[in-house]
Amino acid sequence: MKQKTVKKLSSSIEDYLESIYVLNQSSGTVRVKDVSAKLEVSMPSVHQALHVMSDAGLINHENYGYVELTEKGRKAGKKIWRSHRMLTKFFNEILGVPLSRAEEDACKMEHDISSKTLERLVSFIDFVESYPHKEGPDWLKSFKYFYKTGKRSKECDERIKEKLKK
Amino acid sequence: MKQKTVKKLSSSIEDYLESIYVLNQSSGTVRVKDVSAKLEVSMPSVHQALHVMSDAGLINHENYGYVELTEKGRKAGKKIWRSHRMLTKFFNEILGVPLSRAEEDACKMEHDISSKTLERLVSFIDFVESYPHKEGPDWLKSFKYFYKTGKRSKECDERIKEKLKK
DNA sequence: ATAGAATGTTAGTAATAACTAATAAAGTTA
DNA sequence: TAACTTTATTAGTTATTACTAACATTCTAT
Repeated sequence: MKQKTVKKLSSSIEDYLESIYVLNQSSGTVRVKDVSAKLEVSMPSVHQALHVMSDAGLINHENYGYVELTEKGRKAGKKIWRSHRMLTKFFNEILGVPLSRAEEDACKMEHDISSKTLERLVSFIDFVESYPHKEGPDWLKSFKYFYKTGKRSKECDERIKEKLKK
Repeated sequence: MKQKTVKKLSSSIEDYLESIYVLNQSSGTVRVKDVSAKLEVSMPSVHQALHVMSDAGLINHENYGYVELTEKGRKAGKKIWRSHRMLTKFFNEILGVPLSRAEEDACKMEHDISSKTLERLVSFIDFVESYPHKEGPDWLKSFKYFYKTGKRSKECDERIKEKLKK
């Protein structure tokens, strides 16, 4: 019975896979130096990782050729990339963290968030976005005020009072 | 000029430090086997890590004695523990992730979240908790409904309609 | 077509962080 | 206190993942 399908990928292998996936989406073909440049690691490091990924059935790669994702590799890469995007979105658009910082954090945390937690987060983002104004619901604005000042906004307090009346 | 103060700690060293901090808070004294049991690693692994932490000025440890945190170590441990608690709280109480899963995720992600992002998250949690009912604001209940059904609750839709009228 | 540049691979090294097996010290109890 | 148990340390191994230096291949432009 083949077990390799189940084996968990290391963070660094996930990083390589994600990069290959993203590069493949944007430019079609992927070469060692592209991955090297994207992840800011040496080409030998990429080469070594390609070997591991190849053994795991995530990519196909012949010496001096392009890096090609297998179906399995594409799915895995896509999943990691989704975690990355969703975490970034949450940090940036909801918490108000500057984009570059949001990306940095997401880039590390994407490897550790479980599927269940990610789906909850995605649902939360959907919930916020399902409001008709693109600025999001009132409470999100209230939160941003709260963050800046440490106090609840007047609107926020009014909503609380109304709630208490009922 | 001493640089060692600035040097970033690895995830595993952070884990050891956090465990020592927590064990110290709960039972006062900390021994190698306690850390070993808590992190489920061998005692030699703990021993090795203690050496690294000792060199970094985070703990004091003499052979066969207790592990003692330095002031620097205590501060660092406390900070990681705070990240852990806040992430757990967010996942569990706001997103509704079951506690054990929330803990697991937090335990890995705690090492990667930046201070800035953490402070935003803490502020967000404070914001939610600053509502007078401990179930949190209406929108949080709406979110939980949304998560279960994929639809906005009636209350939620009403709030949106009211907003649009204005 | 070939020289030189760009890209890729191989080989060997280093740091981190886990492990087991063997040994040593400390503690407990008959 | 001597035997035994528990706890701790040392030594040596392994896997991962990065690196540099040296070499090989492929591409490009004259």
